Amino acid sequence: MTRLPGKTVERLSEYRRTLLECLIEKKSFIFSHDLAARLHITAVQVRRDLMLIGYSSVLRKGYDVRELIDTIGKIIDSEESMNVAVIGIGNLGRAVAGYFKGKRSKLSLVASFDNDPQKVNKVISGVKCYPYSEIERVVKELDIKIAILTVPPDFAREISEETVRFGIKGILNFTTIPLNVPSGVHLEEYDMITSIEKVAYFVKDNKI
Amino acid sequence: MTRLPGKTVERLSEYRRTLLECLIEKKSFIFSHDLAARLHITAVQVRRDLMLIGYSSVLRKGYDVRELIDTIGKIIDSEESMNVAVIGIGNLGRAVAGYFKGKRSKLSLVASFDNDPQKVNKVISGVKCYPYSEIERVVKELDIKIAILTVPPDFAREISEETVRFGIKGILNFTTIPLNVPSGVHLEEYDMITSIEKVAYFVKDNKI
DNA sequence: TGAGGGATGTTAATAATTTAACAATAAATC
DNA sequence: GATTTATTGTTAAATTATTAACATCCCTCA
Repeated sequence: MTRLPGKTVERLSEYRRTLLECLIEKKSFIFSHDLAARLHITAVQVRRDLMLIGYSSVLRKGYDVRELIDTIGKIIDSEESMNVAVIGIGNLGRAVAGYFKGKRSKLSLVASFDNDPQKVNKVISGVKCYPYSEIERVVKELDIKIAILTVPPDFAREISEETVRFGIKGILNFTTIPLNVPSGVHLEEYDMITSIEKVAYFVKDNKI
Repeated sequence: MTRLPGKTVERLSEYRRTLLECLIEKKSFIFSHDLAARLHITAVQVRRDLMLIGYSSVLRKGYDVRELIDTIGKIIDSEESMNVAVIGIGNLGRAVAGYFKGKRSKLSLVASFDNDPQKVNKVISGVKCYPYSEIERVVKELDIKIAILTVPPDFAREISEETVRFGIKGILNFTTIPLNVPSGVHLEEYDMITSIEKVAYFVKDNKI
């Protein structure tokens, strides 16, 4: 499978979650326009994305929900479970950790890190919290591949460099500090403040 | 000023924050390539964005940091302060609220909402928490224009419709439920799970 | 059995975004 | 003072992403 556009990967993730809801509704087949409507995108978009992953519908019945879930899984999931750590277990860190709780998927949250003595060596949001000094040992021993960075801005750069040195292959950076990582490591950044200011821009003077 | 591309607006927000750091460093002028490097983008990108907002450098000295901060402010900020509410004051809501604390900007967090009796009518992360039943009154009385949605998924649709009915003009949706809003209301959505799964996709088989 | 319809897969067109190219400018250097 | 150098603003090109167009399929119903 050739490398998919990032935007398509994002939508595949959303398709899968929508399809899982369909399963709950006992819906076995779904048309492109129905799936599209649930996500507020166009049916063409859906069909084009599914074309890219080579999935075909059952004619006149739409897409087989269960089969499509599996197909998307084969594309975006790793074979084996991939281990994730949340670094910085403040409000945002706990929120992120919460998303993993009770979900069984190919992504397992296996550790968190923080230096707050109130948190260290306790189980928080379902996962043990280690001090930053143990990042090297824990990342290596637990074979952690992805780090979600929710630390205060001042630590962001240092911690990201460390984790990369210890074998992390993907970082999701929620701090306001832009990071850079060596090639071979995937970096995804999200900045809430930017999003908020963007909304404000479009609201002001009703630029819509 | 004609409507700017969304991506440019996002970067303007980032430029401004980077420039504020420059001020702290007592840096009065900055070259496009320096600003670009700090954000890990290209100098052309910076120059093009600034062209769009019609800001010119002082020749051979680069951009006047303070002046550019003001210029960006004039573009992306509203004249008067704009009021914001966080709806759902769980971990994520508190994290978002935290970003506003102590910052003086044209965006003011003036209320939060939640139904948890432990939270209602208390001040949390610097802002009073009201029960959902008071959304109408509070949104109108405090003239709240932007809602940041951090409620559990089941409430998302209902609450978003309410807030719009009561006068909200912009929504930043952090729930996993895709919303739709009438035209005239700006919607910005961010889905953490999608980001995490995207990182995992690019990490697996090292698709980088 | 064949015409009509509804949905798909795919190619082509359009739109949005980023990157490149380069002339213009003035400070620095000789 | 001429020449080199560094940086900008802007137009043009390339890339990426979305939307439209349409032939195709086969089910339905006459």
